Amino acid sequence: MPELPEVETIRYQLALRLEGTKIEDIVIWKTGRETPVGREFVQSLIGRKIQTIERRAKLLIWRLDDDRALTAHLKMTGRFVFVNTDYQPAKHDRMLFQLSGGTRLVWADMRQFGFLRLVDQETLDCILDMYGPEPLEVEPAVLAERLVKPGTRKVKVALLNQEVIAGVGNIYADEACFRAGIHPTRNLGSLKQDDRLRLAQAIQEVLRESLARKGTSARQYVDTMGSRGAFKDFLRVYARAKQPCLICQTPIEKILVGQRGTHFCPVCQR
DNA sequence: GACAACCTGACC
DNA sequence: GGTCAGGTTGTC
Repeated sequence: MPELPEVETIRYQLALRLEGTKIEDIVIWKTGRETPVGREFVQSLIGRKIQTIERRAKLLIWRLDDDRALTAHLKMTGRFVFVNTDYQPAKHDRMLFQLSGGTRLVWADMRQFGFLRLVDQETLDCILDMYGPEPLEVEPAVLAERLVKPGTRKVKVALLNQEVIAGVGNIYADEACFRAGIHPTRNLGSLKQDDRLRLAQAIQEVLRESLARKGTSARQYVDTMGSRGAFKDFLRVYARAKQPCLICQTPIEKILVGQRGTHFCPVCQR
C-alpha cells in the first residue's frame, strides 16, 4: 500500500509510543508466508528494548538494544494499529505486540505480501545500501542527477525503482510526472537538465504535501490510529481516469507502464 | 522489458 | 466470471 508519506506517517506515530519501551510479549494469531513467527523469532524479541523507529524508503526499522533490528515492509496492505486491552483479533490480524506501559500494537496484512524480519547490523547495512537517496533529505539537484543514467528507459519506471530514488511508488510517480508536465513513458535520455530538475522538485513537493496530510488512502491504507490519509482529495491524476484534467479539461488517460496502472494528461504532459 | 508470482477482496 | 489494487522479486 504505502509509499513514503504513508510509511513516514506510521514511523512518526510508532516512534511516539514505542521508543524507549520494552517488548513484554508477542501473541501470534496467524502465521504468514513472509512473516517468520517461530518460537525463535518471538524469543529473540521478548525483553528487547526499542531504541528508535526509523524509515528508509518504504522500510520501517525498529532498532533494538541488542544491536539487531526488526524491519517491517508493509507492501500493499500491511498495517500497524494501536489497540486497547480488550481488543479481539480481526480476520487479517497476524500478531500482537505488548509493550511496557500497557501499549498494544497489532500487525495485520490482508494480502500477506508484507513482512517482518529480524536482522543483524551487518545485514541491515546491506539492505539499506541498496536504496537510492531519500527524496526529502537531499537537494533537488541530487535527485535530478539520479535520473541521468538510471539504467532504464521510461521516466515512470525509473521513479518506481527504489535504487534510483527511495520511497516513491505508483501514486506519487504519477502525481510528480503530472506536476512536472512530463509524460510518464518519456524516454529518460530525452530529458533536459531543466526537465530533470523540475521533476525532482515535483517529487519533493508532492511528497511534502501528502506527508502534511498523513498520506493518501486510495483504498485500504490507514495509519496507526486507524485513520485514513487526507491527501486522496488532492490527487490530480491518480485514480482520476476519464475525469477532466484540472488544468486543460482533457480527460485523464490511464495506461499500463511497467505493468502498473499509470494516469496522465495527454495534453499537459509531454 | 515483459510477465508471473506472492494473496485477498472489491468492483464490473 | 474477469480485472484490478499504495510492492517487490525472480524468470525468461
